[in-house]
Formats: sequence, C-alpha cells, structure tokens
Amino acid sequence: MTHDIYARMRDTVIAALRQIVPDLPDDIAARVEVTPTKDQAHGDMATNAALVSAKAARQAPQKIAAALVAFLGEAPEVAGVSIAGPGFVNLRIEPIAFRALLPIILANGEAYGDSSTGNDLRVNVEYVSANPTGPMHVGHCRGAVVGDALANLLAKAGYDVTKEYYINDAGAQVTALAWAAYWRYLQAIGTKLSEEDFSNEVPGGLQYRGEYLIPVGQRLAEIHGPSLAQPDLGIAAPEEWIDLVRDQTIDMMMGEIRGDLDLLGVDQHVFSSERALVEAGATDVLIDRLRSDDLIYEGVLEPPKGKTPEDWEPRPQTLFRATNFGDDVDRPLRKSDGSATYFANDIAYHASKLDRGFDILIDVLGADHGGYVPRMRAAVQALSGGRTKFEAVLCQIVHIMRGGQPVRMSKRAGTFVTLRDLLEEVGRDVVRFTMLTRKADAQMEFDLDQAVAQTRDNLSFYVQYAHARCRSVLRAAEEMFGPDAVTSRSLESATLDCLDDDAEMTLIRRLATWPRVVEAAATAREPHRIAFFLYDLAADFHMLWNRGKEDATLRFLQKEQPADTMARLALVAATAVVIRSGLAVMGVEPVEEMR
RNA sequence: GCGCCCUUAGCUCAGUUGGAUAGAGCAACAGCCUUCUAAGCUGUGGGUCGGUGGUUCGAAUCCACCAGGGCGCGCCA
Repeated sequence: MTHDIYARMRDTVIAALRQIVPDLPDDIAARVEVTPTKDQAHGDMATNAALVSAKAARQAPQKIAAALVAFLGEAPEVAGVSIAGPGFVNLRIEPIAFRALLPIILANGEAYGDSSTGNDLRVNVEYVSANPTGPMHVGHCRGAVVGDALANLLAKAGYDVTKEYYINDAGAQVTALAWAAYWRYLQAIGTKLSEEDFSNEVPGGLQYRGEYLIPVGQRLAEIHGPSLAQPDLGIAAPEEWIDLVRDQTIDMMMGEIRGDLDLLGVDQHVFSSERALVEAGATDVLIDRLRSDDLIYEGVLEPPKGKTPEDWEPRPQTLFRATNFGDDVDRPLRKSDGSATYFANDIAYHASKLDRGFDILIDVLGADHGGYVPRMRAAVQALSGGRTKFEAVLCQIVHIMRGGQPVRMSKRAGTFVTLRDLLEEVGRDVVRFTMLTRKADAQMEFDLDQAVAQTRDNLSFYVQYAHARCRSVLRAAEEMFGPDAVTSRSLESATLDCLDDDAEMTLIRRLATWPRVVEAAATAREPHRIAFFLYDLAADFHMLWNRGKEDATLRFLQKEQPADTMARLALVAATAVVIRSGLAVMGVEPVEEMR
C-alpha cells in the first residue's frame, strides 16, 4: 500500500464517484485529483472530482459534489466534508491519520517517498558527455548535477535507471587534441621549435593551447622518451605517432574528467566511446539500415534562411529524412566528402542504447544543443518505430557571480574556470544543492558570496541547518533519556496524540506530501522541485523550533514529560529522515552539526 | 527570416501540470535570546503574472498574434 495519503484518499474519492456516476469513463476518472489545500481554512485536501465529471455525468457539479459529501463523510479518515466554490469538495482529515505517518516514515527511513510510478521502465539518462579535450568547467557542472539528480529521482520514483556518459572521442577535435598534446610532449623533451613554428605545421593550426596539457606532454615524454620525435626533436611524420598520442591523451583526459566527476559525487554506470562505436562500424551499419528503410537519400539542402554562410554553395550529401518525423529539414549523415557527420555517429550511438532495451532515453544537454533535439527525436522514432521515447532536458548557462559582478573566465586573472576550482571554493554539497535551485531551462546566476553565506537566502545552508537542528535535538535527547530511548525503533511506538499544535500539524502535513513531490518531480523531469520542497520543509521545522521559544510547552525536550517528548522526537526524527531522503536524491550529504 | 527557451513584487526566484484571495527570500520598517544553535523566528508594506485577444465552471499555467531577453539554424562537436 502506498504511503501517500493523498493517493489513498483519491482512491476513496474515485470509488465514491463511481457509485454516483456508474458509467464514469476511465479518462475522466484519471483526471480526478486530490490535492493538499493551499489554505488550511479550506481543510486538508480538496478534490476536483465533481467538476471534471460533471459533463460526462450530465449533472451539475454542485449536485455531484453534494452526493460526494454524503459518501465521503462516511470514510473513517474524514473528519469533515464541505462544498466550496463551483464544486470543489474540501476534506478535513482526522489528525490521527496524518500522525500515523510518523512511525511509517521512521520504519521506512530514507525509502519513504519511494514510488512505483516508474513501473520499472528502463530509462537511460545521458549527461555531462564533455569532450575529452580539456578539464571540466562550470559549464559542464550544471548538466552533471541536474543529470545525476534526475537519475536519482527517477530511480526513487520506480524507474530502472542507467546513468551514462558518452565520450566524444572521435572526429577532428581529438586529432587537434593529439597535435596539442604532441606539442607539449616536444616541449617536455626540449624541442627548439617555437609555438608558432609548430602551429604552422599543424593542419588547421594549433588548438587547445591551455596549460592543462603540460602534464600530459610530460607523461608522454616519460613513457616514450624522444622516440616519437625526429632526432633533432622536431616533428616526426604524424602517422608514426598520432594514433598513439591521441589514444593516450584521451585516456589521460578522461582520467582527469572522471576525477572531476568523482569530486562532484557523480558516479555514472556506463561510459560509451564514440571512437569504439565508429571503429566497430556501427555508423556504416546504421546508415545501411536507414537506407534499406528508405529513410535516406542523396540530396542538396537549401541554404539556411536569413544569415547565409559566406562560403555557401550547394553540395550533394547523404541526408536522413528527418522531416518524416517532425523535424524542419532533412539532416546530413555524410559530409560532401563522404565522411560521417557527428549526427550520424550519434544516431548510431542512440541506436546502441535502443539495442540495450531502454524504454526511455533522456539526454541532458546544454541549451546550445536545443536545435539538435528534434532531429535526434526523429532518429529515435525512426529506429524504434515509436516504441522508445526520446527526451531532452536542456540546461541553460550559469553565470558565476562574485560581489554582484560576473566572474570573468580568465585563469591568468586568478579567477577560476574549472569545475575543480569551483568545488574547492564552495564545496561539493553547496555546488550540487545550488545548481538545483533553479529550473534547468532557466538561466541562473551562481553567486559565490551567497553560496557560502549562512543565511536564509542560501537554500543549501537553510536546509542543512534544519537537519543539524534535528540531529542536535536527538543528541540532547540521548543524553537526557539514554540512547536506547531515542532509536527509530523505539520512537515508532510513541503515542502521538499530543502533537496537536498548528506548527506541529503543518510540519506533519508537509512530510505527508513528500511522496507526491517525488512523483510530480519525476514525471516533470524537474529535480529542482526537491530543493524547493526541502526549503519549505526546513521553514516549517524552523518555525516549530521557534514556537518552543514563545511557548515552553512546545519545546521538544521536556524531562518531566517523557511521553510527550517521545512524540515530538518522533516528529523530529521523521523530519530528519525526509530531509535526508531528499538530499540523497540531490546527491548532497546531510550535515550533522553546524559549529 | 525560422525554430526552441525565458519574461511573476524594487532585486533573486517558486508556483503541486487548468483550481479558491498569485507565494518565498533579499532589501525597508517594527518586534522575539536567564530555556533544545537568534546562522533562527514573528509581523507590516510592496503585483494590470511582458501586452492583446481566445478556449471554459475557472488561466500566471493551454492556444493565437505582438513586444523584449537568451540560444541555435549544411560540410563543428
């Protein structure tokens, strides 16, 4: 049975509605909601059942509502029913029904809030997927955190989740990377070439001039000595070294990236290599397959409207019929020279995910990839026959702010650019929490001063403070009553009738909404909702805490009233459990004390 | 020119997938510490939800058009 008392009441409401409207269509029943009320004056829950069913029942909403009132008044958990507005039915719930959640929360621990809405559907969440051409920077960070939290959230909601990283280790960029690493290698073995001399010898010129490749060059020098260079330490023929240098450099850069991910607390299950896929011939197989399905043709695209590239000229390409599946134009799979496009490789990659049997593919992407979504959706639809759903979560850019000013991305000026710098400055948990305090598709400002400030407008701090206070009370209780008296097990059997203050009941009602928050956030693919739920929960708890200052009888710990104290400790412990449950989704460690 | 995202209090943002009188924090003002952490809490003021139409019992939310901001638009990934 679900722990969501709103879901249980919804079942009761629908059962009653079926008595009133015997031939109620299922799609109407599906629209029936039982929601927490915004205003306690309206009761604890409200249902729209009479409003949504009125048309199908050919009855006035008020009339259905009146009948519902009669039925629902009989339900044991219901303390009062009334009609409001055009036909809402408001329900007051027996406080005991809410209080009964506390032992359930304590018994389930952080598993409270787990849901089965995912139906064990197999979901692949692909995120980060930074090119292995440099260290991770803040731009990758948001996608990493959002993707990781989304994956955790879906797992909690009952999906079978695989977290995946796609290594873009094929194409021209990694060749450029190999040249750049080779330059650092030549430097490490003492070449006399200048950077510009070297750059002139590189097809397309030297890219990736960042200092982060210096250690890579040194490592290559340790491994190979001068054997990859000419005897005069000049440039050897590329075919003698480029494959080796590229592979070893990619390995080293991926080592760096995995190190960064580890520091961020991101642990992906699967790393897929574009190069491995290409070398196994997956792209060719894919193109043949699409061709046999008549989804490919040789053609010439129209120039893009508006701003036409200066060097535009029509060229025949191998095109995928993306427009058959809702995209705006057909998309090239082979360049005019016959080589595969990135998109072709990426379709092959997504096809490999389909082969692994996923029901839903979710890509967490930067907003600059927004235009890419329709074509990949088209490809997945074409390949899966519409059986597999492709979704994208787009993350808008993050502006790092300090003292109200944007931080320039300049290493030389001493302002950081890498993820590692950010983590060192504010810490992993604050980074993760803060990245989840905005909708992914809204731009965000990451204020370094606010991130470490210990005030209410720092959501991370405020939530952690609430948890620390819970733990502090429980520690003090152990001193007062002994450790055995305050275990979850013993608190489960506390008598809870004394929890009747508004602040206490408000907190309990908040705890009761956690399962539906999980479900709604998972359905919407919006992990940021968890952060805001925890913020609201923390506010309820801080309010209750301070009630104990105004009214001493509401203090948690009362030595001469052990029974009432145990009830309140059960509430405190349950609050801590739910905070931990939420933080676990976000990948944030709960804080035990703040000193 | 086209597509996608965004626009809510002076500022930063939520808004339970269409529900009741649109909510928090910051900033301003007024209060609360012999007591479990005052790193907190309470109260006051502050809004034509970018604009105009539409859909219906009901719109910040859905649709159309318009305005402003961001991103993208073959042979980059």
